[in-house]
Amino acid sequence: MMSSLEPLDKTKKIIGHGTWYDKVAFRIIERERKLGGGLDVIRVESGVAASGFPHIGSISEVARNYAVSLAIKEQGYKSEFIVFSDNKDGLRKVPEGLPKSLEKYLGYPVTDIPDPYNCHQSYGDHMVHLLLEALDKCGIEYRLISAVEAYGKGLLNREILDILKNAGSVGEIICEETGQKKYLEALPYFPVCASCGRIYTTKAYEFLQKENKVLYSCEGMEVKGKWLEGCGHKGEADYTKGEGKLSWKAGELAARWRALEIKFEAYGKDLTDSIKVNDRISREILGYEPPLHARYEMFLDKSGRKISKSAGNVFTPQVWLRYGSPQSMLLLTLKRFAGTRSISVTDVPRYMDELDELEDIYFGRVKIGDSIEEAKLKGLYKYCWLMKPPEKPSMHIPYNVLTYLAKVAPEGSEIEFIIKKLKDYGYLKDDVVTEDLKKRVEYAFNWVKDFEEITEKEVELRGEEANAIRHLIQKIHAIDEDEKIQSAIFEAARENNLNPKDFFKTLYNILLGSPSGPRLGPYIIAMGKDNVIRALERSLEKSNV
RNA sequence: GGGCCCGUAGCUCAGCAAGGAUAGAGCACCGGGCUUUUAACCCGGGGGUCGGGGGUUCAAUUCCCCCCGGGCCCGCCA
Repeated sequence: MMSSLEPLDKTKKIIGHGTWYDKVAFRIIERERKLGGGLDVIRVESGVAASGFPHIGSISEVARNYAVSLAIKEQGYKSEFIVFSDNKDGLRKVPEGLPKSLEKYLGYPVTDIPDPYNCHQSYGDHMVHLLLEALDKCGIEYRLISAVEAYGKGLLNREILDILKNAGSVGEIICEETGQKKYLEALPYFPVCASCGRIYTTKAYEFLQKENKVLYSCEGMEVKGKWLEGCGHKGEADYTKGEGKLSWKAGELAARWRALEIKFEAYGKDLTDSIKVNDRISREILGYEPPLHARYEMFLDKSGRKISKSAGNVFTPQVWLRYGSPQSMLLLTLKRFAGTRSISVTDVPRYMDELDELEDIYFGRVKIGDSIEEAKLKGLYKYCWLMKPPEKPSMHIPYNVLTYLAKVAPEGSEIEFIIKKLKDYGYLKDDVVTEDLKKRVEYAFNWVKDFEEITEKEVELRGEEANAIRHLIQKIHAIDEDEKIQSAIFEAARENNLNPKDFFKTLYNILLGSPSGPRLGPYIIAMGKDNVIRALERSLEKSNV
């Protein structure tokens, strides 16, 4: 899990709110105290990619780092949370779901590529804003720094200088840590080619310190197994003007850490090598003690079901927020830090319900025996609300109840039907529809629409069943009261020697495509008698009995 | 080649990071209740060598080591 952290003292004192985040914050503060570093503002950073669709793992990284920043504040220190957008990176692969025509932009900085959706300034902007939109919905507060801006304004100038001056040592560190020999000859800097505009096709070979310049030639590079041919241009890039960027692995992270005085950054295990290298560069080249880290495992896609019809949608925050609340998504990301978890959109209901359980614990409706455990769960709840928990508990309705109701709600009077049922079930006392309830119903409808829409099922009818249905149709024509229709179903069954239970099952299958459903009498009225009769007649025709 | 994660009820998992009492939940299953049967809800029930083996300890699902099984990440891409 976290190799860099030694066990804390063994006392049973609860730190902060008892969560993992509180403990990390505690360690950061202790560490800074020992290092004699400035404790006035403790900065936490998250880097976010701009070259593809942000997925659930992207927001997870940000949320976890942010939680640590919050935890620092909870312990009485100032903390600033920085989101660093890697929008000067080049495009290395056209993401699934985007037009192949984008291939002509491979190797270009993502901010120099037009937005395929035409709604943002660039491809990179589009991707970053998808993530920022999700962060905003969750209420995560951050200071955004874009790479393009940072390089343009010279924010990293001193660090770039130090790294280029010591390029040889940087190359050796990389070779020692990863076996990668590339930077033993190339400078750890990618100039943007002044001729073709690409960033990944250039090779920087000489540093002219006095002129702040890096000489390069656009000779091409292998990217994701494909050779990107360079344009052959030879030029010079002024690093103080943002005419290129540091190589990510070869010191850009370290440069950011020192320039921004970052004290903590959690990262996914795919970046293990890069962090190792950058830690050394930070310490050995830049003379800056690198931030404390925590490594987390990745989320895996179960991807059993179609998530969305719209192309290119992997499991994104937007998808989650269609079916679940921001807090439920934060619960997913904050609940556990370690351990690979395979998740899919089908987990949303579970997290929605779990959040309700946590809320019960937080408000003392449910008692937990162990005080440490209780503190931890209450703490987790607070972090899910980013330390701004509601004053009163919300209405708790199991997710599957709502999706069930949404599924069978008769067209045209959905809300009325759901409200009435919730009252019957005892969840609702009056007709007041709170904002929270409205959202929950909306999630449920989205869920049903995408995954469980009712489809009339073809049901193979036996002779008696067909007769019973014919009888029932006649009866329904003549009756308008729900309870009488309910009785009529029993009569129709018995008159044809059918077990009512089985007959109900058959009817549910015909009308809803599932073997069970709401009390039929009232439901038939709600659906509209004529609709039901037509559905029953269709089933007779298809069965040919 | 290097590193990491997981293995707990039929299924999906929680608990393990600061070791502590008969190891939990949901779903599924069985029985009962809600006097016309569904859904929902309530009550009760069965079900486990906590992957295996060793070690530390008064005490291990929890900590350490080894093994087996499943999976992931990295390998001159950032």
